[in-house]
Parts: sequence; C-alpha cells; structure tokens
Amino acid sequence: MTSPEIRVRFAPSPTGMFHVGNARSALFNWVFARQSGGSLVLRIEDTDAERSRPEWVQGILDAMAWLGIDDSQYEGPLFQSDYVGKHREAIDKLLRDGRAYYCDCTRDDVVARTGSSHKGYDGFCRDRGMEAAEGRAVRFRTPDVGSTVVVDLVRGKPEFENALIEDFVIARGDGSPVFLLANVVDDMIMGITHVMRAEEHLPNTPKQQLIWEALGARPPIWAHAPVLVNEARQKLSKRRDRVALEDFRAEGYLAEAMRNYLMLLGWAPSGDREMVPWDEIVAEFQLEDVNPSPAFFDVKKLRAFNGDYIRALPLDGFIEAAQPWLVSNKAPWPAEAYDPAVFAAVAELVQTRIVLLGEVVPMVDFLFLGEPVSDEDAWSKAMGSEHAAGILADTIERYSEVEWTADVLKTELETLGAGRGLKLGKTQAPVRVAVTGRRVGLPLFESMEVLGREATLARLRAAAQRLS
RNA sequence: GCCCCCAUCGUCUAGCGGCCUAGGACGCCGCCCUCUCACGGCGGUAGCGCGGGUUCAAAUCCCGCUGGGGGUACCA
Repeated sequence: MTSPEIRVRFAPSPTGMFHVGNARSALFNWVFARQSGGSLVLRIEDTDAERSRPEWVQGILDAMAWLGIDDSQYEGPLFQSDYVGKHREAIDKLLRDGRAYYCDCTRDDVVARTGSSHKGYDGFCRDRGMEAAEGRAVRFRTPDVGSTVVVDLVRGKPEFENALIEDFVIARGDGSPVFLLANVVDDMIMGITHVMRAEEHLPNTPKQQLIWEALGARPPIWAHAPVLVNEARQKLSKRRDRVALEDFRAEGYLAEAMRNYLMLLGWAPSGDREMVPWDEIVAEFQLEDVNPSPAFFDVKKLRAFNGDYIRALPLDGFIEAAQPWLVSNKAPWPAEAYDPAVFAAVAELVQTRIVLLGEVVPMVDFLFLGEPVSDEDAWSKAMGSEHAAGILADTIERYSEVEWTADVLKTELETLGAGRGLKLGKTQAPVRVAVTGRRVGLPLFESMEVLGREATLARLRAAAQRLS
C-alpha cells in the first residue's frame, strides 16, 4: 500500500486571499500524500509579477497552518520564480527540437485573419522559420493528427483531438515563461507523480501533457476535482462570493469543522457518517471515489457542522477556543473587565447555544459590561406589558432578601408571577431585559446568580425607574 | 461558436444490475422537553432530467436529447 515514490504538490498563486477552493485542493493533496506515504510539495506560483504580492504568500502559509498543514507537513515553500532558468532551458530545447517556434503575431493580427476573437491561433508563423528577436513570443507546435488521452483518477480518460489544440504560447515576447510551461517544468524538476487540482485546469491538461512528452518525460497521473460553486451553480469567485478562509476563521469557524466539511464536498466517508475524526478521513479518502460533479459550498451546512464541532469540544477546550473573542480588542468590554472565572461559570451554557465562536460575545456581554446593552426593540416588547412595572417592583423586593442561588431566584419569580396569573415564561421577560438587555440568551436564573445580587438589583432598579 | 466535463431529495451525498415501495446529513415543517434561546428526542416533507436501447431484471450499462458547468489570454 505504501508507495514512497508518490509525490504531489499544491501550487497556489499569491494573487489574492486564500479561499475555500484552495483550501480543499490543499487538503486533498495533503491527505493523498499522507495516506500513501508520499510527500507534498508547496510551490508558490509567483511568476505573474503584476498580481503577486508577498503578503499573500504569508496568507497562504497561515491558512494552511490553521488547517493543520504547517511547514513540517510539506517541502517548501518553493517559488516558481526561482526556476525561470530551468523554464528557459526547456523552451530552448523545444525550439531546438522543432517543437516550438517564434511568432510575432499580435492578438489583433490573429483576430483579423480568423475573423473571430475565440477561434484560437491559426498557425500563421508555424513555418516562417523566424529567429529569436525582441518581442517575439514562442509557441508550442501541437500535433496535427492523433489525440491526447489524459489519465485522470476522478474522470477516467478524457480524450482531446490534437488538431483542435492550438499552437499555444509558452514564452512571452519578453522571454518570460508562461504558466502552462513553467508549471510542467517545475513538476518535472520536483518529481511530481500525481497532479491533482480543480476541474478548471482540465482543458490545460492535454497541452501540458504534450509538453511533458515533447520534453521526453512521462506525464504524471492527473486528478481533477470538481469546482466548488455558489448558489447559482457558478464557480466560486473571490470577487463575487464570500470565500476567504481568513474571514471564516475570524467569524469563529473551527479549523476541524472547516476541513471536515471541505472534504465532504465531492467525497463521502464510509457508512452514514459525516462528522468523522480526521485520522479516519486520512485513512479512508480515495481520489478514485471523488464525485466528479460540481459541489455547492453551502454555508448553512458548514454552520451546522461548526455548531456540532463546538458542542463536541470538552469544556476546557471550548473555553480556550473562545478566548480570542473574549480578551482581544474584538470584545466590546475593557480587558480588565473580563473575568475568566465568571466566563467559566457559564461556559457550558454558552457552548450549546452558539454556532460560531464569535457569538459568545453577545451571549455574555452583560456579565462584563457595566450596563446591559441597549436594545429598544427588546425593551418595548418586554416592558410593554401592563405587568412589567409590577413584576420589576416585586422582584426587587423579593430579591433583596432571598438566598442568592439560581433555584431560589427561579422559585421566587415563579410564585411572584403566579400571583398575577402569569406563567414563568411571561414573568421572566421584563426581568431578563432589565438584567441582560436582551430578549434571548443564557438561562436567566443562572445568569443572575453569576452576575451577583448587587449588580442584578442595580439593573432591576434602573429599569424600574426608566419604566415609571 | 468550438473543445471538455457533469447530471439521485432545495443542498451535500450513499447507491457501483436484483438487498431500492432509493438510505444518511443540512435545510424546512410539526410534536416533545422547556424560564427566553438553544441542545436533545421523535415524526414528517422532498429526488433517480427526458427518450431510446441492452437485460429475466436499470437509479445503476450503452446511445441520443435536454439542462448545467468549465475552458477558449503573450493570467494562473
């Protein structure tokens, strides 16, 4: 089963935020390398100087580490720009072997000749025998006959007729190598045996395979995973859709939930299971089992997953995971107002009520803020009842003397409401808003017990005064 | 236009010729639990795109159609 010679790579370009599609490709590659005993290479494809930016490189590294793929898990990062010399050598070889030729046609020339902007190159310079010169691009001479069969682990053997593949550019007029070629040469140098990437690269594959063969090497085995799509079933796009991994992380998605969910897009573990321990996913995943049809990146399902993962955390694990939202500048209260013991006292109640870690804040802010948040809508709904003022007054009176435990507090309010013919659900509403500022939240009596008699009474009095 | 890929509930999927009056999960809708909101429990809703074959038997195999998607750059 173990095939040490298997080598895969993840080759993102640092031209924007790391998005969920990148994440899935990284995960697929990593898992494949892991379970086959092979290795993973991280290669940053930074040859598009126009759009590449160094901070995006760090973004890639950080995002991968968050998902559990840190630099101990891969070779690299290697940079494509360090290999331009090799790319140049490959281009020269192809030129020498007659597999490529110089071309000085502009795009406009081609369009003018073919009468169409999407018919592809017409082969005009194929046999003009031009020498190297400033501004002349290099084109790969594709075969006129036969076909190129791509061996793809998820799609079988797509076949492309060579005559339909245009003579594509492999080096620009300024001599710089183009992706199609650089990508192949890098893979060759790095000993890549399996190339797995998203489906959008499938049309490139016959061209790249032709380059592998022209360079005298055996092409890798390919695997094209389906694209991730939005609700309209279009490929996820960073300009149109919310896809930045960093944003999900900032909202409070757990890395474990994210990577488990991502693996489920196009693949399913054995049995009727979805939440699966990571090591089992690593053991079970098979590229051959990947579903070839596009998958909708469903945030609703991701949310449900995240909630499940949060609830599955041991209590101390949950408290730790919530820390960034509790003590950083993301929290609406001053740092000194935060009391870990207070949070610990309600943490279990919080844990079952949130789906995103960021939701801890509105859940516990009444404990750390000097005053409850102001919510006019909640106020008017809870205090609009004719009983509100009376309930508040009675509650203040009773709560001033009773034992301060959740059970007692509850019993007192219950009997107090019963005297007015009200169920607890009704009676607690004005008290909840007075104390926490919100209509919904943690169980009221436990909340008051933790808040303490003094603060609770102060808030009840403030509310009673405002009402009168 | 041309090339290529894809096609099971709204969504992600299980299914790899008979075990399927199609299973699970999310969503949605009820009910139970209940101090609000959740959690949890129970139940329900909803699907094999269409037409031809092949076969004793097709969601599963083949062909066509339709529909969707990707690509079509001196971007990656």
